Amino acid sequence: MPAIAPPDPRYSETQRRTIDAAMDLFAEHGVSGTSFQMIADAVGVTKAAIYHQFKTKDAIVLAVAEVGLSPLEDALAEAEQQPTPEAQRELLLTRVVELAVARRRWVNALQGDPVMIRLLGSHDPFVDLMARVYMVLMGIADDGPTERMRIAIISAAIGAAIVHPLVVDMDDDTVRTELLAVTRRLFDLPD
Amino acid sequence: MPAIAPPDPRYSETQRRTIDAAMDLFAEHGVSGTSFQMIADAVGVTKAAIYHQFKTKDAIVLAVAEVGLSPLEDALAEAEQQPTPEAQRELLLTRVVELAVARRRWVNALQGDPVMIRLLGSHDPFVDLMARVYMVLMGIADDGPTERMRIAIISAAIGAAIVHPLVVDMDDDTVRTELLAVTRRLFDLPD
DNA sequence: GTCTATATCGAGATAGAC
DNA sequence: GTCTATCTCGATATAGAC
Repeated sequence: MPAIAPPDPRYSETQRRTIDAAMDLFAEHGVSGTSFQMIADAVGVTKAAIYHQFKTKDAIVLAVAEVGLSPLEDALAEAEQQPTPEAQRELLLTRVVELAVARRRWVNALQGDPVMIRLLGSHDPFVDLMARVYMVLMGIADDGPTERMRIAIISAAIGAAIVHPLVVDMDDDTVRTELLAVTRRLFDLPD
Repeated sequence: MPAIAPPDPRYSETQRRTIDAAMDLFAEHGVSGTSFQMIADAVGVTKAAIYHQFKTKDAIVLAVAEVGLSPLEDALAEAEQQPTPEAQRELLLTRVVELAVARRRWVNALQGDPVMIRLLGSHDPFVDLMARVYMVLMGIADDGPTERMRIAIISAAIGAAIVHPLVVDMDDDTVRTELLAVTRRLFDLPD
């Protein structure tokens, strides 16, 4: 096992620089509010150089979504290997909270932006991924409105609370601890 | 007291048509993703006609925010008249949930869009309004991280959960009931 | 992989007639 | 209050040289 995580083989090093810059800009201005020029400026090259890496702006959005969601994929795979539904749910919840807090600024762009939502909703791999996430979070529970609302609130709360004005100036440790405590409580998990 | 709510005197009837159309479009495409032309088409007039009502696009965004937040202002004023902090909090929570669910599609645009967030954060009346809302929701509780996170989660959850994929096809009554139950529970209020 | 240069389109915005 | 016509700029995108 390598000491550091291997780079995502789906994209080259130069592409990753573009993706990282785009992620920052999407988080700050939204997808529609971010132009090719802004991305090129942030990377420090011209628009044409970016177009050499990605044929369209949609391709960049897709790449940002893929790279942004890949830690979630890993966490889900790890969780699904747990023996019981309870253990699966518990591990996934912990990982998701950790990931979300560590990458607060980006999570917002990924789950809140209308362009991103449309893309994620029309791209099967993303739909399947989220379906699996919700399945694990639901666990053995029934599929009634109460349980569905509970999952929705927990998912939404994690994504939206971490960028809330009341929370932006809190350090990651505190946010992670408090968020985990509240979500565990919503799941009726022991403290 | 009139049988129907009086129209907001801040804007004319034609302006209200524009604001309503813009609200729909902002909710669907985001502020940056909505052009003047799209608004004009939705209203059924030309761009120039819209420019006669609002000097800039920012003015429309501001108007949408003002009209969108005015029910919240009313609810807050009503809540602040309650005798005890507990009663204030309880009434505001109930009203906010009702409002949010009734206007689900728009709440998302108001609280999630980067342009809107920037506007709301730089416009004193909005900052003051939200400060008052948080003050009532905090109630007599301390200002520690646990309580701040709790308010952030509840606020975020209300805004984000109502548009969550798991919830979009649920009827308003169910969403309101379940959301109220969960948020009341987070506040340690009796069922 | 990056550049300059250019094409094309739609954006926000204004002028002036009706 | 709405229209047609127009301006200017920045957006996505492409061609072809280095």
